[in-house]
Amino acid sequence: MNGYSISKATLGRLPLYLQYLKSLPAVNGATISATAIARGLSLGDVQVRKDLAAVSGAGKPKIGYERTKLIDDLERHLGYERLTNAVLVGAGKLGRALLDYDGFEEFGVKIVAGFDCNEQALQIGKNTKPILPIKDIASYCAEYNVKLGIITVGKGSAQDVCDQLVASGIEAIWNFAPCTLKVPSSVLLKQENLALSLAYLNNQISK
Amino acid sequence: MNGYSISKATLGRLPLYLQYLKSLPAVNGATISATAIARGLSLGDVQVRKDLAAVSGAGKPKIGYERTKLIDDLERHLGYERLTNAVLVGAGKLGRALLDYDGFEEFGVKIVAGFDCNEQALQIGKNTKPILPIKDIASYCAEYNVKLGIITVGKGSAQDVCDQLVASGIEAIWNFAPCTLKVPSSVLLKQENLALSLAYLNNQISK
DNA sequence: CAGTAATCGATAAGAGAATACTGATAAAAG
DNA sequence: CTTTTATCAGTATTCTCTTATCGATTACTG
Repeated sequence: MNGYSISKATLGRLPLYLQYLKSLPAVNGATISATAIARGLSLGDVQVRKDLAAVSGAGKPKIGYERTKLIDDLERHLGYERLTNAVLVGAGKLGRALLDYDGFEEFGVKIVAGFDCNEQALQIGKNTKPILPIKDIASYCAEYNVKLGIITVGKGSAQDVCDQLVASGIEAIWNFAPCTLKVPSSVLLKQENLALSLAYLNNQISK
Repeated sequence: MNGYSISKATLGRLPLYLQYLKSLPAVNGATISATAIARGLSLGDVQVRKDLAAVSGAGKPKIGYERTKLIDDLERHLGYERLTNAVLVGAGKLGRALLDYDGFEEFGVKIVAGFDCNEQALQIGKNTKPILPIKDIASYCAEYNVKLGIITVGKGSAQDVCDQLVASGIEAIWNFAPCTLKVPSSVLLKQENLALSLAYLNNQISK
């Protein structure tokens, strides 16, 4: 229960606050209240206040929080100012879409290169990010200090790719392949299942 | 506490079980225990058992569950056998990647068409899914009984697109744009923020 | 300068989910 | 046929997250 422990649920909302604060026009003044944020994001005001207290803790009654300070605190706490290098394996359609998506950089993650075993995919994309042969991945990761690996290959080769990433010294893996991967406990794994989100929606509407 | 109420957390895991059961080779026999499933998915055995009890409830000691029956129960309960039609708005890189991804259909959702306002994008993709001008969306949704809309446009036009989808009679929206949308309470909204997942990972590894 | 309104922080209460525990059941082994 | 082992089901406990409540603080208003 030290100052570093932030609940997962709260952590998940922090980027939301950051995004919302950044999207506000400067016209709205230099300060903003938790109540206003809650209205903007359709959350409870108490929850917003609690979340913000975990990272910042300086709010004045009747005034609210200083916007620039709040943004700073959020960014610092999320570690967004250090850029983490990431690689992506699997230059299929989804893989290339993520490669070309610039939105990650504002969250502190930079995808520096893509890898693929298919020779046809080995080309320099128009967005300056190279797609390299998978065999070079270990040396590349070592050279560029890559901490994070993204897997967008089919489920057949996902575990194989995963093992290679782990061997390359990756610290965290973001897996889009619809399968469960085995990783050492020292490596952080986040499973992304897009179809699952859809399935949830589908189930809700057909009730 | 009737048969219809399943917790959101459980519901989110059901597709995992389904996927795992389907991926098992037939060699493993016709039955499987909750303990085995738990091992395969790195979950607690008790949790698996509890989840399965919510949809099936027939398990024998020492034996486990009958695999085919379990798959049937899962599929029926998730409503996967009815195919829901979906449209996607925003034929950018991510949009096209999702359009071309076939994996959704096994979860009961079929993306039947993409829409975009950009004339250059109006073409028939190689995967037989048409990309149409956005102005036709209302009539298209009515004709094909579309229940679900996917938004992959930039945040600038997301709300506008959302309103059009709602006006077209959509029941649920899956939004990839990094912004909060306003929808009537009758419409189900699921926000997908890919950058958020990355941010979470990044925060964890830099601790 | 006093009163009012808005907001904050903290503690407490509530709900929901994960986990642990206990007893029961069925197959397998001796 | 009895004992052992693996598994299931149900209850209870614990944990986490959310929501509610209360007093305190600060700006605004008359």
